[in-house]
Amino acid sequence: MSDPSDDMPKAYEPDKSEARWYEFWEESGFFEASEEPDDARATYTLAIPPPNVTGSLHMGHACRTTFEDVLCRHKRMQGYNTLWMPGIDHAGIATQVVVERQLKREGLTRHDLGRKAFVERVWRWKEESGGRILQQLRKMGASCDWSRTKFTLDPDMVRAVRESFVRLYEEGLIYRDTRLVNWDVESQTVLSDLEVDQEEGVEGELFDFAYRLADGDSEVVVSTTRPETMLGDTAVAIHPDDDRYRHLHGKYVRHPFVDRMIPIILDAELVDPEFGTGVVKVTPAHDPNDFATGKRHGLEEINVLNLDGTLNENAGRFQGLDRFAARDAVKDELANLGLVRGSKKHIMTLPRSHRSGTVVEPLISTQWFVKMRPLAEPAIAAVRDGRIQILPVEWEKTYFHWLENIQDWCISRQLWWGHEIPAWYCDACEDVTVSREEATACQSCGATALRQDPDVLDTWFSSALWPFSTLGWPDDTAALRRFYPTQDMETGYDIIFFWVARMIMMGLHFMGEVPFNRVLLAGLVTDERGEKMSKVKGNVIDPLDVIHGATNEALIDKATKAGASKGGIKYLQKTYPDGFAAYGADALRMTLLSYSPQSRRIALSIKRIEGYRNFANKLWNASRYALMRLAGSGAKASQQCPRPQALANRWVLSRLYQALDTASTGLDAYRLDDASGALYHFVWDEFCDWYLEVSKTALDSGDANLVRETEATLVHTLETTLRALHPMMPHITEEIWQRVPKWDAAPKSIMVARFPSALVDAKADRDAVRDFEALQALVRSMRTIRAEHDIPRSRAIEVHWHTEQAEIRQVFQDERATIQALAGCVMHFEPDPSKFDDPGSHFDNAAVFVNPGVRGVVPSVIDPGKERARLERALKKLDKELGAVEKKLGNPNFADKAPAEVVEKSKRDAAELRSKRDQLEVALSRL
RNA sequence: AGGCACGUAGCUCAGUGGUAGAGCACUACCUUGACACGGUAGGGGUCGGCGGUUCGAAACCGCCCGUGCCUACCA
Repeated sequence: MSDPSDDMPKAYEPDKSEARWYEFWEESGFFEASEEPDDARATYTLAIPPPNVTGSLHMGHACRTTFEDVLCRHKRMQGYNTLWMPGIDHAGIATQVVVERQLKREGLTRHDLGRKAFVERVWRWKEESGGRILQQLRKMGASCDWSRTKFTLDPDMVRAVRESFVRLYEEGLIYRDTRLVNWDVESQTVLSDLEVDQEEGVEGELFDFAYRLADGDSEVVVSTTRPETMLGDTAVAIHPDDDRYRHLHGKYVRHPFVDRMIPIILDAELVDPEFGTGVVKVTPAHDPNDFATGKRHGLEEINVLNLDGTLNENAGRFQGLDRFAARDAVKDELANLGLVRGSKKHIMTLPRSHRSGTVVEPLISTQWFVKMRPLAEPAIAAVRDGRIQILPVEWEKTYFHWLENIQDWCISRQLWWGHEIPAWYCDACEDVTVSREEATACQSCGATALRQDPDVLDTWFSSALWPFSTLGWPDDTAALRRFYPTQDMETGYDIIFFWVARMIMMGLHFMGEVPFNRVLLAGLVTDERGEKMSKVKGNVIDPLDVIHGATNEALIDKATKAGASKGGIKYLQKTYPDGFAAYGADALRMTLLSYSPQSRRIALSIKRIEGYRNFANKLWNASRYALMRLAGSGAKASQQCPRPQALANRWVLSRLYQALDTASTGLDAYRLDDASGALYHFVWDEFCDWYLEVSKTALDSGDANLVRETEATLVHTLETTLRALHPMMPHITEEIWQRVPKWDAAPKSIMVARFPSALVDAKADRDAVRDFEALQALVRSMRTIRAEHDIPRSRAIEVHWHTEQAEIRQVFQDERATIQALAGCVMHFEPDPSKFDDPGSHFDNAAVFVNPGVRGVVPSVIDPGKERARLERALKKLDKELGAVEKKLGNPNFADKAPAEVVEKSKRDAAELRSKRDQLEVALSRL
């Protein structure tokens, strides 16, 4: 008998097999979707959330990749023409910042290079490192159709962006306007509202100062958190009904620093008379509410800020100061003039740039906007009427709330890296020409002296087109017809507005059809304490370290280079003193899958990864055993479910049925935790713990029929389980599956084999389950008695048992050899049940057990003290259960109102528990 | 300020009306011819609090306490 374990080491080594099989799949073309005209298979399409070109693999990517790969591999195995569309995002600001940082190290700025050279430099960097993230996704096992990989700045993507821009412009949905925008003084670009994070609970100062009236000595006191903005004040507002200030109506105050008379205006909308002094300084150019007030009253808008955050010529003597220095300077000057009227602590929220982190300044600027309302309405409808399903459904409310209150989207950015805006300005007539092609003449006056708009588009503008631009839009391509709409959109909930909602709007607008049918939103990966992973905290877990292993020294070294704090390093030392073993991609995948998709955070624990590494090893060794026993037997997997006679074989097929059924339901409903859990427990708790143990007795029985059907069941169950697990653990299942003896003309790879179905590949058998459970209960009882009485394994125990149930009696007699092997006992059927009523007289020092329908004793081995303790513990537990059931049955309304089957079951349970209890009490009293 | 979650074993989390679950950790025993990355048997929870609905609540409703997140505003 050849031994396949020769080439199967005792422990599974993921590092040795994962890369090999990945290459095999990729070279075999298994990832590629088909565009053959005569391929009539239904399609399944999922577009990847394109990672940033700057990115390197983090746990968020690992999580996305795992979930998406499971969905795609499952559908592919079910026979769908599956397209997992990959790509990379150019990531405007993020990328520009990275390259600028490189330049800084060389002592240069982008302005030293000039725009053309700078953009060329970014491209060069992209070519060098842009593929890295995709290589890393491969380490996770991602089955993307790499032949179609897109970059959001590819020429065809540029074309799609221009086409959509021009169309929206022509439809009046893109327009140019001058309004108050969010300005990032560090990146020196405008930001959309979504790119501004509100930092809550910041301790600031509410500063009071006085404006003197132009005529006379009296004053009004105003409050501000940004004193420097007073340089741009063009009004002071009071409430029209505020009697305290009635004498100020129509008056003016004099600005202390700049030569300006400032009107006192009446505004009921801006002013809350209860707040502060009831007088508000109005800075239309630097505050959203003041801007609106200014529009109502026709106030002058005086911008006091340069684009870099310093003060401009309108700031008078403060010109040139940085905004924060100017704040102090203004306060000092006001103090010198004796105008300070107080200051107090003030908790406020501070708007910060999502990217640069700097405090955002509102200022007036001319930008391009997308009119969102007309686009939002169809997007709301698509979710309301179920054309798009959002899971978990709680997110629908968030989605509706945002879309119903949506503001226009500022899409221009003052960056160099990104999609150019296809708009040209005429020097002669100042009109704008928007065009698909490079404009050569002004559309109004025909002049040829044109300047292209220097700005680029928000990176999310091209992302919004992703589901169809990647398939060839605006051309009517075969791919677009075949693969649009896509089916699932899987991503993190943090980009539901940035990306998901905008894709829905653009998909509906340009394709007339939803871009996908389901939105699957996953939680964010945190460390095991639930804290956000951050380089400073040192709690970033690199997926590649988990896959390939890393020593504690290596982890610390990496964290130090990434700028971890002392506390972060200490945390690393304490939490992972031994570093990580090479757990492998499959273990990491299985771990990520085991978290509920409902949860908002995935608190990743290395211990949990270790648990699934152990599971991989369990599967490996179970297979090693099975293959060893099958070698030379001639048995092979056949894709036909065997029809065995023996109890254990029927039982395992029935449990397989249950596991496959749960797995399929979970996969379809996007409960990947349920799906992976069902297979995990089937493999470990049932296949390994029971079936393999029983199979040893069967295969050694010498009974040719039993041996043959056990081999057939064993190989079938193993092979089917591998196929079911493949979407979740692709590498190890392939590694084992390749070794399993199989039917002729089996596929070259498990990844193109058929996904198993409960109905086809298994067989539910209630009788087998019932009978085997009785067997399990008996074996467990024997084991408990053994453990409680410290009976060594080497010593067989005698069991005297009785049952009134003919089937169980038959089972125990048929399975005598199995039970004796599993429990280490010798079985004796006791025909006279009355003997059990008086155990002491018939069986010396007997331990008693009572199972459903079965009772018995193990005599002559028992320490009465331990037996008493055991029985008392069992009784205590029983009493608790019985108490609950009796309380329920004792309720007079229960029988009337509860469903009959529930009442029946409770009665049966109570009877069973009572009888069990009685027998244990008798046993206890006889000790 | 509003909205949305969450609070279950030491830790991380499942569990949508019928006798409280998993992984890890813990205790005892076992190097048994697949596996010590293992096996067997155990211990551990008044399901945040208080009320309500119900024959029956961890689950449904209300209030409170605590924790996160989101949106808006903040002179």
